Amino acid sequence: MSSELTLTPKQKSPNGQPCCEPVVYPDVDRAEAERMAKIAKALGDPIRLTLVDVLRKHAGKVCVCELVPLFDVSQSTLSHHLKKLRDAGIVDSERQGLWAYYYVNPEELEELSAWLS
Amino acid sequence: MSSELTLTPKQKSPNGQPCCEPVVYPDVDRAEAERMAKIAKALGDPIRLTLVDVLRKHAGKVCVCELVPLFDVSQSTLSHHLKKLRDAGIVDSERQGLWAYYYVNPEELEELSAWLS
DNA sequence: CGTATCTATTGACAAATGTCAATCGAACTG
DNA sequence: CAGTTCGATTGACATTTGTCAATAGATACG
Repeated sequence: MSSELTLTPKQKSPNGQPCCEPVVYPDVDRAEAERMAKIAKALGDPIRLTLVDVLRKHAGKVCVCELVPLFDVSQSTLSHHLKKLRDAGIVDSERQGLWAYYYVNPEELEELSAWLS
Repeated sequence: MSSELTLTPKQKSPNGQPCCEPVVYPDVDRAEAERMAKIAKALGDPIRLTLVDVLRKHAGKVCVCELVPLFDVSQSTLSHHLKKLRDAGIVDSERQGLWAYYYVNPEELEELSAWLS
């Protein structure tokens, strides 16, 4: 039907060419888009994306003290990035004595991953 | 080997507990992380994510005049979002007379999608 | 030519972001 | 108790972001 071809405007414009009642609509609703954009935004920094990569590949809980030396930023900056990932629901953490351990919450990435494929 | 279990620090710290030579490393290198973060960042806004959704689902080229009425923002704001998607390489556009037509460049989304699954 | 239409660009501005140094709080050591 | 260590928080600052109104550029019409 409309697939595979250029979608041309449908209403007439003064120059005689057709324009402009939309015939195309999003499949995602506003709430879905906001949830997924939030996840994508959290992944939208190289440090945070790499953090998630490390945590995902390891499949266990990783001590913050292992993460800090992997990056050229201060400890407070890394803590800030970890907080952003927590706020987005992508990772969770738990405290054990002095140490904090982080791990991926796979469900949050799932929705974006599904949409993307 | 190390999978499935909490990764505990390896060096001794003064309190007798082990800490802190990293045993865990990213699988993605810096350049990869930066490319993917750039894509993710571009998707990190509900309007842009919805734009990509519309363009992907339609599988053809869509006139900007179809896109503008789908959102509650001004034409210049939408144009700005489209430019961000272009700059990230996620979409491309071509001009035909007065109209501009946008379409998804699937390759850019592919890398992020692959990493995510 | 002059006018209308579509899209991109510019300028402005408040809000959010990424970063660091400094500090704080909790928990452990001796 | 006093001192140390890990990680989070705070405050500061420059940069980026999302938004709009206004304008510019290109193209088409008459």
